[in-house]
Amino acid sequence: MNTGRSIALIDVNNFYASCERVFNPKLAGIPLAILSNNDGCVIARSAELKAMGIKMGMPWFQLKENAEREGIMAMSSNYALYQDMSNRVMEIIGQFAPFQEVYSIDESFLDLSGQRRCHTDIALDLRARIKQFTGLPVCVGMGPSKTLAKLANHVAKKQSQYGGALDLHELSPTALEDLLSSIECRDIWGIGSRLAPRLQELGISNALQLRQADPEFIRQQFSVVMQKTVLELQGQACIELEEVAPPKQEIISSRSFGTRVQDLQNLEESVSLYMATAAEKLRRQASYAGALRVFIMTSPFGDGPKYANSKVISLPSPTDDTRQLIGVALWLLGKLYRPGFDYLKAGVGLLEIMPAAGQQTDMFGFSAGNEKSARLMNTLDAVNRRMGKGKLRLASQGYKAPWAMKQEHKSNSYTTSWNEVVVIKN
DNA sequence: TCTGGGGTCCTAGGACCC
DNA sequence: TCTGGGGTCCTAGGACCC
Repeated sequence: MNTGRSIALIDVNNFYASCERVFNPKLAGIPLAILSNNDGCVIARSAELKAMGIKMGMPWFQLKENAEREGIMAMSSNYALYQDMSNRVMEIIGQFAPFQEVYSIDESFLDLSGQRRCHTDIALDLRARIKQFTGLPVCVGMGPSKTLAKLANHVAKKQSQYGGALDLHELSPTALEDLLSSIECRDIWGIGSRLAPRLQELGISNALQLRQADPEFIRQQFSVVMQKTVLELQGQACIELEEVAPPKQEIISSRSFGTRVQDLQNLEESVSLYMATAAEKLRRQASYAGALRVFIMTSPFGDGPKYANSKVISLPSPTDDTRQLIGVALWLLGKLYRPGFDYLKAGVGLLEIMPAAGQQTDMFGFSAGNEKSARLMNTLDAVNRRMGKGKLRLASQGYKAPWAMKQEHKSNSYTTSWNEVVVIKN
């Protein structure tokens, strides 16, 4: 047994909701919603809330009215807490096998190929250890490809008889076919709400039917992406594990405003702040950007006048200097701005990202200015790491930020801030 | 009154060149 | 009147993911 490729997908159940519960036992057993920035809509749900039929992305204001009567609680999202809990979980998972891909904040692939112990036993150990050290519940799915591991994980989460861990290798061929025929296409990794109906038109409505489809035909009808999905369902691993996260090709920073913004000055402040955030991320991965994008938009909802626009511009030479990036972004914003609209959101993106080492600058770029800039940016980042995000900033970022987002139900940063750490008293 | 944010990959079609 | 064919590069848009 245990020959050939075996990939596990470990996924924390209801991750954000589970994190909140670890630190606040009063939240146990009740329908709990985690809200997006600005407390806009529901981005994570406890099992109880899912059972009530509340959908992902539902606007909170629609839910709020009856929340109290139905016993629904809501929390603003607390990314510092979730990221820290995620780091702990990922570290434990990495102890179980040498090849791990951290796929998202709450999911990790792990290569179990060649491990002699029964893989289901390994998975059950993993669950127990994560529960013991972090308090978080996880499920594990295993199969010969990433797509099948995802699918097994989905089943392990829905069907309690597997005890939170399912290895597709252990199913008989007929049992596997039964299982696959019970999975709708929409629930397969890589198939979303647009493609599922198109598959349906071709008479393909479940995972078994898609697995039996001709990969070449699927490629013609759709694309190489879905062709890979078919092959992966057949047990052929086409999507490799990526141990080291590749550097980002694009870095985006954007936010909806807490209140609508009309004037250019407030837009300038917000764009400056988002660009400062993006530039810091850029430097953290030791890269330069060759181009940038700025966008602004009004709300797409309601009857008010609508305007949305974005512009990209190439930089004269690649840079990671916040001052330069903000300067260009504000110039671009000036081109985009139209008075007379209630703006909802602005954002920036850094594009054409390349490694900082060995970059050519423009013909004037090799002067002492570059080194000075690097020193200044290092200092800026160091101060902000030590004293807190945004303590040191450019004047264009403003001070009052009347447009800043709302977060009315935020939990403490229990694990990352000494002021908010949990103290147990007798 | 109130509707998230941050990513990736693929394809079609236009511009342009010879 | 007749109005090729092939290649490359870029961009916008569509689709997906969490």
